Amino acid sequence: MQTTDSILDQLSQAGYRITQPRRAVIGALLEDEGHHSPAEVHERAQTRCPTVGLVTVYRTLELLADLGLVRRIHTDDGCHGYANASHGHHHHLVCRQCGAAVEFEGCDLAALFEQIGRATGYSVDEHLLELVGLCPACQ
Amino acid sequence: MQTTDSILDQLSQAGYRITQPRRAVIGALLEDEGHHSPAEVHERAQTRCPTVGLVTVYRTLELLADLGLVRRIHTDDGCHGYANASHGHHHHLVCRQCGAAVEFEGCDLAALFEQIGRATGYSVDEHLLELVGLCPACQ
DNA sequence: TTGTGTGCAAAATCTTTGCACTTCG
DNA sequence: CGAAGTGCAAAGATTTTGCACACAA
Repeated sequence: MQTTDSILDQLSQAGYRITQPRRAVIGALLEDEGHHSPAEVHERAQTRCPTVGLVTVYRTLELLADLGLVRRIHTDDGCHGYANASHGHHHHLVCRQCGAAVEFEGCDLAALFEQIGRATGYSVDEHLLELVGLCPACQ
Repeated sequence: MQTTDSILDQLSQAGYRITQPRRAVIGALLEDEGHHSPAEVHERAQTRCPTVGLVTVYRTLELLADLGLVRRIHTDDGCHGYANASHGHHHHLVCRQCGAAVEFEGCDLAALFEQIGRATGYSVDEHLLELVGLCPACQ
């Protein structure tokens, strides 16, 4: 699990400045395990930094996602969502009903990918795995 | 591999009408294995039915996706894409460079999902797996 | 102090909706 | 013929860009 501070550290070490709006966006994302649209993140971030603009939320989310500090999530409805990303390589399991997202590792897919690479001639270097289901509360 | 006719059959059996615009959209999607934005599908469809509107492309793609006759694809850049869906359960392997997509089965993930379900308490009923890499031509 | 980062407003996209006309069945 | 489907235009929603000002470092 990442903390706001660890993310800020990494931001700083990558040469970016620590600002109030960035703190607010990161804080908003870490509030829960769910995934949220830029608009939702904006709304939450405003409780921490009332003057933050939606534009800055977009720019910050893009930056964080590019640095791998935050995860982009894709769902069939309303595409762009973001969620906090723990260390290492994880995948998301999203509740179809309430949107709660948890991460899991278990990713022993390397062997599968290698096999697929051989079969298709592609060199596989990224993957996106997302599970959808019902969380315990919604069942 | 699906054919235009088999998709039209299924559309018809689901109670929908077979129209020129729908033929055009389906034909455009089956042209190759790639995934395309609604705008691209529209452009291609126009070579088959010059009067087809973008709006109809949106409506048709949504319909086809809902019926499972076509597959929605999500990528980090430009989210909404569609590709033809073969029978059964497949996943996509997309070329980062040229966008060529191939499908693969190999999906022996059921066991993994079951294990994850037990671990998290979620009931997993859908999954999205997408690989990204370089196709042989782009390597 | 200096240049990165921000907010605002506006532009550019992308997607959906209302409505009269077409066309499949 | 009747209802589903279509195209157009317009509305909505979402995302990006330009630019002057603010504020970390």
